[in-house]
Amino acid sequence: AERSHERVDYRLCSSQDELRELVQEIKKKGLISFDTETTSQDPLRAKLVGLSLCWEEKKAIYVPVGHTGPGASTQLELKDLLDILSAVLEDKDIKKVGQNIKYDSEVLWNHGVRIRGIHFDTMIASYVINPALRQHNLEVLAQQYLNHKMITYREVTGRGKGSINFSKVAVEKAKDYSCEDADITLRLMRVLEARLKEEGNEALFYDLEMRLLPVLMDMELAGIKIDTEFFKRMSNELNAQLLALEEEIFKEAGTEFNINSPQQLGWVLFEKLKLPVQRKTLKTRRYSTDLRTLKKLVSCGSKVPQLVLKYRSLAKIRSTYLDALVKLVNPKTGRIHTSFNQTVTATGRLSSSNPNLQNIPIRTREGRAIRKGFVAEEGCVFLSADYSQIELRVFAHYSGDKSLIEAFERGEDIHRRTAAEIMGVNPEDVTPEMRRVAKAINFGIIYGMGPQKLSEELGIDLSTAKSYINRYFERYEGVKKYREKMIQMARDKGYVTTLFNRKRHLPEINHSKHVIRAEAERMAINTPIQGTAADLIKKAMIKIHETLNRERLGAEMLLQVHDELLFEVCKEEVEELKEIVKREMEGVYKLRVPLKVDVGIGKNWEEAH
DNA sequence: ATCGCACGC
DNA sequence: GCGTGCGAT
Repeated sequence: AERSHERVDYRLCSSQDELRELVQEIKKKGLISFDTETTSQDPLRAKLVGLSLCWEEKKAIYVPVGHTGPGASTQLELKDLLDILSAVLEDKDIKKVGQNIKYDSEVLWNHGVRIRGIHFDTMIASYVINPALRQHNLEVLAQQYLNHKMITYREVTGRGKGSINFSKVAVEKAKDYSCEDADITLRLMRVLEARLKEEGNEALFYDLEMRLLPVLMDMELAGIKIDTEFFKRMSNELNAQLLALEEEIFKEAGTEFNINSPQQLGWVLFEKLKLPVQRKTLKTRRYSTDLRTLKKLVSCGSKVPQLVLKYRSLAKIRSTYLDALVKLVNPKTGRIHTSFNQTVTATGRLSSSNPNLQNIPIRTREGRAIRKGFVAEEGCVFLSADYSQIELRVFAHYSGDKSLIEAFERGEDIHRRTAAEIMGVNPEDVTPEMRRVAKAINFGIIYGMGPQKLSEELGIDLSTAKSYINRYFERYEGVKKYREKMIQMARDKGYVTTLFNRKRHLPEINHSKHVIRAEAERMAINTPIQGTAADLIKKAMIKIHETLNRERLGAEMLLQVHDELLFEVCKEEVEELKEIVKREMEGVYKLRVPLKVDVGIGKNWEEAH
């Protein structure tokens, strides 16, 4: 669309009296959208530059307070802005609308303002309506829902090297930009609330996602303490090991090269050392050097593959988890504050970034040691609570499979039972290897995996994988029905849903190309399971957060890792917290199988898990 | 900016 | 199946 020339009333506010008058008008309205302009993307480091408010469509006001460029001479003082507007911002009866309002609320929290009455986040509404959309930013939403072309952030600040901080943007320009943001947000709300109703997603939006938002905000603000010295020590130790490994690899390879470069490593392994080529990479058709490839090469005579595997795992730990985490300690709080993103995944899960605290290693000894560096405050401990096999339980619920349900009701070891069923032995006679295979199959079923993937995953031949899957379908008759039912639903309606009616559209379910169609089918199988598990833990988080506030407990929820919640709690409150968390998580929703939660307690994350 | 790789659930 | 981040190119 053309940039519209519609008449709008966007004004600058530079006097306290004007602002006070506005507060009176807003109080009569009972609903506003607002937007903050700041110095940083990181809400905990951001300083307020200005704030825009919109109380009716096409009418907005911008209050500059932190500009240093043109027009900065007539600004209000930050303190005056906050003093006057607190009456509105902290009033729970005045509904707040925003685009990614968690960000603005955290910025204001850091400036001493406690936002109350958070009502509608347009970004989250867009996500609930269509989680597959890659971006839910205002520009995209304005274009899609209002056919309106906005002034972009880049147009105001410039891009790349020449870009300027928002505090240097001319006040007049900032006004046009910021007022439009607040105005469009309010207009979008009207459109999106209607869409939510049409889609039958009001409960998911208001009762789940919008109520989760303040929980996530508290978690992000709380942060988590790390033992910086521990991380630095471990990094130095790894450095020494890596140097030694590097030397050994060069000696064995007979040449020096960059081990971190897959390209150079491929050349050394397959051209210099003439090791047998396993496979090529997907896009660039180079030699693959990933974990699976290197594992196969271990028995080929050269020591290099084994050494590179070791090198890779240690280098990963150092770069991603030790050095990076230390850099992200907030100087003011001394803690690490992740962002929990509520509008990223296609299935309804959260994601975590800056840093990602949902992929801290656990499987190997060296990796797991990193968790010892996440520590509770003096006098406190961590309490970790994780759902046992939540996705398999959700799957048992959905499929209604008698055998699976029975296994969970009896509290059996599900992978052992699966092994016994598909390999035709007594449960007592299941070997660890048989259990490992069964576990992979159980996961494979959840992912909608076919025999090809399963054979690769387990390193067995295709026919064996096929026979396992067939046996599985014979033994668990609900499983096959479930798969067919979800694929059929996707074909009929164009989408699949979770227990709480979260939708995922799968337009490619009828695609003429088999590979693409098959991928959509796997999504149809996996999404209701993964998404329902996500819905359940989100609901539990809301309930726990409420209970902790109601009971005036000091315990704090710090992290969510898909099926696990991590809390920090003073020693006196541990037992009470444990009861609450277990009760709320296990009782969050009545499925056809019981939900089970395991709780661990310790001074650090490794101990608690 | 994109790719390959590796970490989590 | 679903993510994020690092280092190389």
